[in-house]
Amino acid sequence: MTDRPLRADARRNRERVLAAAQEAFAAEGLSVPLDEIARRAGVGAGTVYRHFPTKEALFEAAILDQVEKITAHARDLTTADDPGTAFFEFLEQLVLQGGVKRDLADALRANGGDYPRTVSRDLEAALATLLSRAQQAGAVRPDISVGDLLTIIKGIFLAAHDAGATPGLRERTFAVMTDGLRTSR
Amino acid sequence: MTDRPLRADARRNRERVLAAAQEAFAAEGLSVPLDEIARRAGVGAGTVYRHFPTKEALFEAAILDQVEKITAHARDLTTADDPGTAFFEFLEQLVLQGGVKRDLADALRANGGDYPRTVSRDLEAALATLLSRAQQAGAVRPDISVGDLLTIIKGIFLAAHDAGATPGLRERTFAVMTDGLRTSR
Amino acid sequence: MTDRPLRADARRNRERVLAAAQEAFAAEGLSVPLDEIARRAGVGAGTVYRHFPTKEALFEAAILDQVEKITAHARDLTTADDPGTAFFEFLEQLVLQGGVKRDLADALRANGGDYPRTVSRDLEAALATLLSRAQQAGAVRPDISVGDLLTIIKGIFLAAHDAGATPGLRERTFAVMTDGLRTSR
Amino acid sequence: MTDRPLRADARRNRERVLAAAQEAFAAEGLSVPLDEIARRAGVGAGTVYRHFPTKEALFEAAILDQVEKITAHARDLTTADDPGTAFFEFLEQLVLQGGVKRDLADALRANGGDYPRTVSRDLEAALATLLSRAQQAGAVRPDISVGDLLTIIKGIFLAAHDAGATPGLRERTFAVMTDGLRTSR
DNA sequence: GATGAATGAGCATTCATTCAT
DNA sequence: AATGAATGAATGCTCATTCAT
Repeated sequence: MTDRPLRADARRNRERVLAAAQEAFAAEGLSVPLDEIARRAGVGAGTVYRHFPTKEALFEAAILDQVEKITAHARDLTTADDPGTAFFEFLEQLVLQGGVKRDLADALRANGGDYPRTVSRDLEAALATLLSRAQQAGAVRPDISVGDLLTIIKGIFLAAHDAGATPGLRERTFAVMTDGLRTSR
Repeated sequence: MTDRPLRADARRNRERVLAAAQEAFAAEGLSVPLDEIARRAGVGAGTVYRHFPTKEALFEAAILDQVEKITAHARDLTTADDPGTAFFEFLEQLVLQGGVKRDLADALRANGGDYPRTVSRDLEAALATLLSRAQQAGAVRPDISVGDLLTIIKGIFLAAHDAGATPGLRERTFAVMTDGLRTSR
Repeated sequence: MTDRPLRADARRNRERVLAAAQEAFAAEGLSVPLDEIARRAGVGAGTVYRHFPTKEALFEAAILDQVEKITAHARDLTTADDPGTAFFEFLEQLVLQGGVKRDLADALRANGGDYPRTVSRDLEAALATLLSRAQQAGAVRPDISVGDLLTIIKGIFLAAHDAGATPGLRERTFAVMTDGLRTSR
Repeated sequence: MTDRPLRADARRNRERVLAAAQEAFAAEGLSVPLDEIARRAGVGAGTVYRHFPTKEALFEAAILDQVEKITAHARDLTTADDPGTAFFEFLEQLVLQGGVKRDLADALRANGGDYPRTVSRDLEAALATLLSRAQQAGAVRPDISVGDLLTIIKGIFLAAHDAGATPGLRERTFAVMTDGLRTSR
């Protein structure tokens, strides 16, 4: 009667693959060989492909969690009383949250042309709202687009990843960015 | 038997390789195949390896020139009358100069490994002077280190390259950065 | 515990697999992945293997039906009044019947290996009768054996499949074959 | 002064690869793994790719020799006095020449849609001339196109390959084909 | 010294077959 | 018995590096 007879195993494996992928992608970005991920997950390469049709798909799935949380947060702040505060709070959350996310950097690459544009659509939309409200409220310089903003964030991720564990670096980098984004007086 | 000026030949080859490498790396970053560089230089792959033990070594060498010029420029500005102006002028030169320098981005990377940390020593020193003078003059926020600054520049390069030919993006990004670097009023 | 008519279920499954295999093989030949057949049949790959030890075995089984029908037809015509007409009518039926039978082509292949030589024994026998009667009646050239004939039919199938949907091609090819088979005058 | 210093080696290898490819393709058609060819040639896979950019290219090259000879022969016969004899002589040469050519069969596949259409262009042209002259001379049935003819030849190759070494089979098959092609009286 | 040919490990992806549930 | 998940060997192709000439 229980209607998940052996799915349990598959789900376990799927999650192991996903976990391995998240870890690997977070640490090294898209360049991790898929076989490596399979090995870390303790499964054959074929198993990875059973769950994810493509390396790209695996990557998107590995990112999805993070992006969804971030997006949800952005949406919440969309209706905040103080658009300026909301905007900067969001950025702080995004940029300073977890560890160094090489994968997020790769995810945001999209613009250039090829990769996981899919994933970030909603996030981009929410961020656009956040940004324009903050601009209308006079809290953020008006000459900046969402694209610009994403590029800047991307840059911070990439650079911060490369810079490794330098203490306080992300915070200071973030401070420069936010100050640069405020309406110049 | 013939006693030709071999050294001259060798030097010429080295320079052709270097030039080809610079061009190729600037356009596409580290990912250019070495064979491609050899072909563009009109030499065999073996010749590249005679002069540079490794693709990495070639890359560092290809960057060196640029970095040296930039460094020289930084040193010149070190004694300028207006430290604030000098500082920002330098940044503008660095960030907005030629096309998208994918190689510089790649060059400023790599601390996880071991890469061009070597290369940029002198540049870093000159930039340190430029920065601290500008800070002492009250033109630049005091909570920023040279490392922070390099990270930020790196980020702009990487992100801008990925963003491709988006018009005005580098300029706006640059504006955010500079405004963020100024002493907050 | 439940004592369901398992055999019936199994038989149903076997037939669904077979039907799916026939359809798939007819359309694309041996190259269809077994998983695809399982999916079309609505069963798991394991089930396919329970009924057929090997992809090859499944293929032979999938062909068997058709071959048996063809064989039956051949046997019927064996006693026809006009052996010449019977022979050519049979060929027409065989070659021009349904769509392009990629599977029949693949079936008639494979002697290099070991394949359906098995399958076609009876067909070959019936066809032999048909042929020799037609030859004795003076309607078909006498220098041709059943093996030759099968090879020629095989060739038409293979070539026609590769040629795709070229209109009229099978008909013209067939015409050449039949004219070539008639007693030369 | 001799201006082929080490080309000798390369040429030798290229030829070994080509020879291995010809043998392998002739025996098994396009399906032979490229690595297998490399192994038979005693070289690494990379070496094969140095000489031929693609498996397809290697295949075309392996066929080229044969096709060129055949084409040359066809062209010669284009101006023969007796178009009918010329046509059938050509077919005989083509179909009965060497051993079983699985590769030629694959080469003629083109129609279906994807493969080495390139190679056979000239052959097709020459054959077209041969055919239409023979048709105008009343030696060959008028309802047949070059495409039909190529399909038929293709079929004979494929079928003959599958039929293996059956003695006289190709000859009899060929006889049926030629008789079927003659103007019916 | 230079050449460019050869190597071979590496990569993403597919698929027949096996096996735990 | 059935399921469908897992396996792992293949496959076409790329590229840093080595080496015979």
